[in-house]
Amino acid sequence: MNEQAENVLNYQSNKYRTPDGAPADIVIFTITAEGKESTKKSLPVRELQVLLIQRKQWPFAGQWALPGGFSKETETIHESARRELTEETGVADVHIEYFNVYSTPERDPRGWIISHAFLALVHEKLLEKRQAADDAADVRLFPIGEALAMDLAFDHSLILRDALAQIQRKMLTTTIAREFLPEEFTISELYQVIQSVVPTFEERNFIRKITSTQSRKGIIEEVLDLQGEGKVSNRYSQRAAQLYRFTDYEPQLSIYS
Amino acid sequence: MNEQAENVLNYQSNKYRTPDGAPADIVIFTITAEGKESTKKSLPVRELQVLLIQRKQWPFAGQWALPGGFSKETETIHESARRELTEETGVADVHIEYFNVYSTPERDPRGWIISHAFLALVHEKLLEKRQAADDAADVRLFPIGEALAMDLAFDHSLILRDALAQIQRKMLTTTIAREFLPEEFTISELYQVIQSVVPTFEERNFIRKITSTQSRKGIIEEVLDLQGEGKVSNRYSQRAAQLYRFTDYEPQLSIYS
DNA sequence: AAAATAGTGTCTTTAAGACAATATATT
DNA sequence: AATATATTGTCTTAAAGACACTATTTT
Repeated sequence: MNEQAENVLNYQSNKYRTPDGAPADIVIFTITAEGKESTKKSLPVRELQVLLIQRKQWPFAGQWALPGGFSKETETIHESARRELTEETGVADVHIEYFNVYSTPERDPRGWIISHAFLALVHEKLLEKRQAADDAADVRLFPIGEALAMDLAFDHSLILRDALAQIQRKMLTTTIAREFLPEEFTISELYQVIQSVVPTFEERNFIRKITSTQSRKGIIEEVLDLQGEGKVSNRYSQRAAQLYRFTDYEPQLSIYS
Repeated sequence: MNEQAENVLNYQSNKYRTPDGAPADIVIFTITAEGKESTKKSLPVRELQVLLIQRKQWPFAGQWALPGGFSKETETIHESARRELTEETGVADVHIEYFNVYSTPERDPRGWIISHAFLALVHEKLLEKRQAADDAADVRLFPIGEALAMDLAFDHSLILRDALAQIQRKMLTTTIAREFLPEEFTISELYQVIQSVVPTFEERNFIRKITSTQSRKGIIEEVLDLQGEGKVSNRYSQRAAQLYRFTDYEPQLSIYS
């Protein structure tokens, strides 16, 4: 027996109780956009939605819950979360980030189970196929307000509240809005995305601020066409609007400067 | 046997491998202040320090590591972290926050061990007694630069780098500077604390900005004496400086407004 | 007086904030 | 022409940024 194996055995012989599992649970957000009427060109109604699944087994059979699953000893928790996300939605290469751990002793009747919560931002289009394919009624998007009012399995209502606070904070302090937008978008679209996540957000001179303030210049840039003229879109509007794209610049915020 | 016990047994019979432990590791930061010479009044040199312990046992015996320990099934990870902090430093009621999970399969030779990393901010004064009491050379404060250059046990060098990035971000976006300052402090002290955590921070008109800009007004306020006059201190300076204290106000940052 | 730290005056440029007005396309 | 969305003009006030200058106390 080599030294390490011996050490491990010595160590394990006087071991305490160990956890019964370390799952990753994922709050999958998307923003749906629906035109008011198909005949008129007008701004769509955007709404923040969250994906929930209906449990089939004990515990909490029949109740809605966040998607998730136990991590394996051969992967990191982060890899586990990505795997679950792909299994559940069929999408990969989307924004996913870890945000908190939940370990209250009585949170899971199956035992001592420490849950690691992630949030994922998925573009509506990527979920469309999936939604159509298995419309089995046990996986559904819920408007965030509705989901918050539901009695979810485990401590998932708490996790959902925390996830919403996190995405709201990040929506205002980082450029994650890009995850919900096409590559090229109008200022109105950006404004709507922000508002659908942070309903209290209001900025009268929004277009001014984001396009003509030196300190913010650089977050987004105008898209030009082949002639070097501003490229515009009239998908939602009568008067065509200038298209923008996000740059690589991430502003650094500070309360002291 | 009741229904739940039966369910748990059914569930456990076809269980996968479970983790061998879910410890909390704590990056304990403090800022030391030393006067240049004891004879002259002058601004002290402030330096960000981190507390490390020297391991006595396998694995990584003899190497320096972050303090920490396994969590129990009767407590949350957060409670476990607080318990460890008190055991290690003798202090309670300080700022401690969770910031990340570390779960790379080979990170711990003892098995499948998922570590939860916290960072704590402790005022120098609270650590003084402790440092004097057990100066056993197996618990020490290291300047952050020195600690970063060391080869720490496990993946603790990575955890330390992440903790530093987190505390630097928070130093500029929240009022955690208060954790390193006395209740009443001068503008210079605040400036020094910020600079000791974020060395690149520089703001020529710092006093102007923080005291006479409407949008930042409210973060700190002048301390008044019994006569309603500004209370001043000359502990570090020739000319006495106005004392300030933090208010309850936490500014909300946004890249869009 | 020299040194060391604290704080103010002043000026220029930029940004915030409010809202009226104009522009461009659709119905 | 009415409507709907996009964008600019204009004005006032606040803040940023630079840097020389003054103030207070110790040595």
